[in-house]
Amino acid sequence: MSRYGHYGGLPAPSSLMERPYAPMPPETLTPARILETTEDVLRRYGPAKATVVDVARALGVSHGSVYRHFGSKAALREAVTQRWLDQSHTALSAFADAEGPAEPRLREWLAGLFAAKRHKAGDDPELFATYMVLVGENSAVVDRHIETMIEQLARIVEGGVRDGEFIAVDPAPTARAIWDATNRFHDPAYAAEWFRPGIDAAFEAVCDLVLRGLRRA
Amino acid sequence: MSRYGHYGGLPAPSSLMERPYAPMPPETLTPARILETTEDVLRRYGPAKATVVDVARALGVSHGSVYRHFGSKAALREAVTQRWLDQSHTALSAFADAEGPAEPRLREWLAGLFAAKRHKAGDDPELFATYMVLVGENSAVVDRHIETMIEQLARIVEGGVRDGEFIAVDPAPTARAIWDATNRFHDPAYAAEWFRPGIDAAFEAVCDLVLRGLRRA
DNA sequence: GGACTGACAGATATTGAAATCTGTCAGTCC
DNA sequence: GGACTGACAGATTTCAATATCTGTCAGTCC
Repeated sequence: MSRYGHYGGLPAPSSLMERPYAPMPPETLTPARILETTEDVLRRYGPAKATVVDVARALGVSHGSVYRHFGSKAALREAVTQRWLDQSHTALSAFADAEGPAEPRLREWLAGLFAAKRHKAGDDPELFATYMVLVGENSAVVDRHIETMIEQLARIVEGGVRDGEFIAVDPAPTARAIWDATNRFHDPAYAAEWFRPGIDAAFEAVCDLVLRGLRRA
Repeated sequence: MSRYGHYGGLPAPSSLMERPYAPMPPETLTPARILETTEDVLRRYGPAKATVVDVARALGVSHGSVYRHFGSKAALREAVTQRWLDQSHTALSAFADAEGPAEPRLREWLAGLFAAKRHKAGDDPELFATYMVLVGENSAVVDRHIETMIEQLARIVEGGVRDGEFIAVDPAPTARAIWDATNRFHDPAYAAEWFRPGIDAAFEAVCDLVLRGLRRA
């Protein structure tokens, strides 16, 4: 039943400090392992049914042990949300920090974000729905994530302004305006629309409008 | 208890056809009167509790009589939604059909839409929440409403292109792009953000970006 | 005869008792 | 002595019985 449970007759590890950077044996309870198992439980049971007791059971420990690492169920779910959002950052920062002209970089960043979100939503709709719930529960984490995304945008805009490719705008508020204007193509609440015919044309149209507003004539 | 109920000893009207365009006496059951009462019941009990029986009770008739005019509860709610959305059209079409340069008209149309929505949300949050639920139930009605709004936008854009004020764009898809880009400022799902500090600056920034993308350099 | 009623079947919502879960902590076990 | 357990109180969820609602229609009443 459990993917990690019943570590049955195995002896508990005695000295873990011999090789400080070696991977922890699966018998050691760490935040990372709890997080992984929580994702697993969430995936299986869904956000409504997944309980701390389920996570503990899957790990083969008592739920009291889980509370030793995460102060509350909310904190545990928040950490899972954080983890998931962090993945999104990394992939896109490549575009933000690349060399070359700003316009295609901005286009690719926006298209990359849209494509990534759409894949997440399409490849495993159930898991996506689960994360939609978590995201709804953790607006503070999400707000921070959004700020990071807008900072990436601002870096691209700043580059474009510096190179004279874009008109002289204030990068930070402009980045926010770009984020807001493309809202429909990254807010998961609109995921259902991302699979309608004509969505790519609509995305292109908004991108064109935004980029025309930025380009030095 | 009921605002309309107990029309007690009054005799039923005998001949209604004498003056065809006279206002119906309140004792006559008409779709319009049912709609009004339904709005009232919705306002009082909220979308979850308001029932067809409640509406009938408020009208002082049996619920069977309500079903004579509206085939189902869903149809009744849909009609209420339609009615509400129709009000939004009318106010803004003034901007869409006005004379003068397109840029300020477009700006005022967008600002007018945002202001109207924000007032609806702020003046009576409970009623707004009620209509949010109705709107969620009636996506077909909402989709039609959105098409009408985009048509109004397209008329402004077309005027701007004709007068050489805007660059030569295809009005219909451009209007849709403008609608999409300003999404955050008209989709009621974001109502909570409309009262955060800085929202007006964010709105202006998106408007500026969009209008710069339209203006002939 | 056409507007309206009210009883009805099936669907949906409410309720309260029982089960489960969250979060704590004194105590156990290396 | 620090990681872990398991019993516990209070909060939350589940489940099944009960009540209410939706939609229909034969029948009533001007």
